[in-house]
Amino acid sequence: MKLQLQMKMNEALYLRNPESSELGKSILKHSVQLIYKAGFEAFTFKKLAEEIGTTEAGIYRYFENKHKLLVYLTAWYWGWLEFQISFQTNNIEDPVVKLKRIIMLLASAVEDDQQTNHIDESLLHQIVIAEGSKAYLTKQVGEDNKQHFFKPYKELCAVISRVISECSPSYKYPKSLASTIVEMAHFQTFFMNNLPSLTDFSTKKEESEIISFLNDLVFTSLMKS
Amino acid sequence: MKLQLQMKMNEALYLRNPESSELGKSILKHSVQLIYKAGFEAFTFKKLAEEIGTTEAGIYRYFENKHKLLVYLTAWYWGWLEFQISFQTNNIEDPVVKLKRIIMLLASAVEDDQQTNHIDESLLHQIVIAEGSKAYLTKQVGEDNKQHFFKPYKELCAVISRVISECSPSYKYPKSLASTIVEMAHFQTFFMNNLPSLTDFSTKKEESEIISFLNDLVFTSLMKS
DNA sequence: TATTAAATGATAGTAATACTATTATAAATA
DNA sequence: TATTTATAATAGTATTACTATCATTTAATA
Repeated sequence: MKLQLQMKMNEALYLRNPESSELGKSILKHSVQLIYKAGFEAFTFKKLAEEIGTTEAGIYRYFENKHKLLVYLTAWYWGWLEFQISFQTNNIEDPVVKLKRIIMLLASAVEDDQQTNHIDESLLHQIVIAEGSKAYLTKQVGEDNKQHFFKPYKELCAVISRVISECSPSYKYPKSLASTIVEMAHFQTFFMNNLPSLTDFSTKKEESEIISFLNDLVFTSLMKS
Repeated sequence: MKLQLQMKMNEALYLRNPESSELGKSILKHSVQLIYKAGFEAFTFKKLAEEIGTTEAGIYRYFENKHKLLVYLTAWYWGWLEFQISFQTNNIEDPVVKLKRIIMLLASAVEDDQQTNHIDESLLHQIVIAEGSKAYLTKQVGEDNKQHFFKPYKELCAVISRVISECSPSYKYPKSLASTIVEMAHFQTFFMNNLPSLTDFSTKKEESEIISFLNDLVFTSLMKS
C-alpha cells in the first residue's frame, strides 16, 4: 500500500491549487527542476512554460508571480521537513537524542522519498539552501508574514525550540538557537560547497562534519546552562 | 584635521571607478538610499538615474549591472567593518575581550561615521542585513568567487576565526563559528524586526539581547573545549 | 446522451526592465 | 589651442512580467 500524504497549503499562495490538476503538478515538478538548474533569478514563467509544453498564461493561472511560487515551494519544503522530523523522532523519549536526530535531518542531503511523486525533495532541498532566504528577504516580508506565508518555517523552528527547552529548561534563547541551527545547517552547506574558506569542512564535503559542528554548538550551549 | 581613508576596491567590480568622480560618488550615495528605500528587487538603474538627475547610460558606464553594484556595496561594507574592528580592538591583549568587542560591533546598529562622506554606513548596514546574502546566493558564486569578489567578507571571517582560535586553540570549528556569528548577527536582527517569533528578543527590539545571545553561544562553545 | 462547466491552448498585446550604441557638449589638461 | 575625459541626450532592442480574449478539449452532470 502506498499512501499519499497531501499537505494543506496556504490558499493565498496560489490562484488555482497546483496539487489539484495535472498541469498544476507539472508546474511544481518542472519549476523545481528549472530553478535548480537556472537559479531563481534566471528562472522565468516563459521558460517554465516552454519546458512543460504549455503557455506563459497557463502558468499565471496557477501562480501570481515567481515570488509566490518560490514562497510556495519553500513553505512546502518546511512542511514536508517538519513531517519528516515528527515521523522520525516519534517515540523518542530523550530530548537530547531527539535533538541530535533533528540536527542530523536538517543537515543531511535529502533523498527523494517517492511518496510525493511530483516534487523531487532532493532538488527542492538544494533550492531551499541556495534560494530559500530570498523568500523572506524582501520588502514585503511584513505583508507576506501577515498572510501567514512563513507559518511552516516558523512552526518548524517552534518545534525545535521546544525540544531545546526540554533539553535545558533554563536555557534563555531556545527560539534564536532553533532558527540559528536551521539557517546554519543550510548556510554552512552552501559555504562548504561554494565558499569553503568560510568553513572548517574538508574538501571531502562531508555533511557529517557540519552535523558535528552543529551538535557541538548546540550541546555545549545547553549543557552549561 | 579630517582624514579620508579610501578603500581599495576590486577593479573587476566596476567599469569605471565610482570613487574617482562626482557622478560616481553620487551613484554610490543614491544607490544606497534607493536600495534601502525600495529594496533590491525593485531597484533599477533607471530609477537611480532619475534620482540622481543623470541618465541610465550614465550609470552603466560605472557598473555593468545591478548585481555588480550590490556586490560592490557589500564588499565595501565588509572592508569598512573590518577596518572598524581592527581599529576598535587595536591594543586589546585579551582575545576574549577582543572577541566580545567584535561581537558587539557586528550586532550593533552603525552610526554614520562622517569619515567617508558619500556613503551612509548606517543605511548600508541595513542593506547588508536585508540584501547582503543575495550577493553570493546566485548561480555565479563560483565565478564571482574566482574573481575575488567576496574577499573582504572572507577576510573579516578569517580575522574573527583567528581571535576565536586565540581564545581556545583546541576549538575545532573556528571558521564555521566565525561565519555563523557574522551571519547570525544579521539574521537575528532581521528576524527580530520582521519575523520576531523566530527569536527570543523582546518587542523592545534591543540589539543588546542579540549580543547576549551571541556571546552566550560563542563563549560556552569556547570555554568547554 | 446531451448539456454544461472547468481546464487548457493559442494568440496578441502592453509596460517595464536591462541593456547597447551614437552623437553632442562641456570641462580639464597637455 | 588641441585634445582627452566625463557626461548629457537621445534612440533603439530583446527580454521580462504580466493581462486579456477566444477557441477547444476534457470531464462532470442532468
